[in-house]
Amino acid sequence: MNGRFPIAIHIMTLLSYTEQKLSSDYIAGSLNINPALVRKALRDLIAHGLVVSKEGKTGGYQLSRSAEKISLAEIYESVKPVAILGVSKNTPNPGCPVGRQITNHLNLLYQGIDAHLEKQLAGESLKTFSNKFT
Amino acid sequence: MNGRFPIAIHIMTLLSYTEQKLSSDYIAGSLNINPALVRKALRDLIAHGLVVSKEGKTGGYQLSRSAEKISLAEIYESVKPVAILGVSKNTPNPGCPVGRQITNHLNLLYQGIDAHLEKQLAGESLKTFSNKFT
DNA sequence: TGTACTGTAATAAATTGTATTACAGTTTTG
DNA sequence: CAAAACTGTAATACAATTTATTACAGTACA
Repeated sequence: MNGRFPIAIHIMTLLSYTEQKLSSDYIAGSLNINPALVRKALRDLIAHGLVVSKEGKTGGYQLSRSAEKISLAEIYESVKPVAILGVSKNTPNPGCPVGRQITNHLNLLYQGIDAHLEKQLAGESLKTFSNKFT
Repeated sequence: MNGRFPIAIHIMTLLSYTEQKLSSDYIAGSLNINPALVRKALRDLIAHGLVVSKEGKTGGYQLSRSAEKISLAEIYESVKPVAILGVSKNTPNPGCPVGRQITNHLNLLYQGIDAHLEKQLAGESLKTFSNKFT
């Protein structure tokens, strides 16, 4: 799996500490990655309504609402992979009963896993998460 | 994420249908991948005690116990990734309070997610899963 | 001894993820 | 109005990972 979730939650944690706008440059400094990557990551969070941005001088990024009202489930939703436990890229043999149905049954299993996971993550707010930092 | 779990569960489903040994060649035919990859995938399942193999002519693979007694959690365990929701490969800025602690807090979060997931998967046996196939 | 397997490694090919650079567009400020 | 400091986005390059292929040694059976 890739680093989209870790990066998203890192960004959100940073934003949760201030009312002020943070620049992609500043955020990139904490993550230690390229600012362009930060802006790309922020696109997902903006698209899901968790972050708002402002262009121009004095521009930057900030939470769209208070950290108490943002759950980890929403952050997860913003970067959710297509298949929680992965996809194989082979196309199973349709002449085999298992091969023919496995994709469908896997998808159903994944839906169940995802539902559980989201319920769990919905129970923790960004505020609660960031409060763990000293 | 990669295709290890889908492949593992596909293999296990196939094995659950018969008491007989299946060859990597046969299994590869259902998955539509290379037999050597199947054998590699089987290594994980063997290492975790879910499958036994026999070498030589008349060799092959079969479940180590009945499908009722194998849970999806055990299959997941066999191919479990290091981090359920991914790792970012940057090393966050240790001079930043968030950067310094984020890895630790993420790991704790992941442990909680993993524990929930395993509990959920423990509730479904391979038998139950494969019974869904017609 | 030949046949049909597993076990494993080495290597290649393909795919994906990450990094970098560049620049157009936006807003503020002097 | 022009410079400054940003965002937004694309193009491209680089790195890492995943998947595929091939080969062959080892094992068991007939």
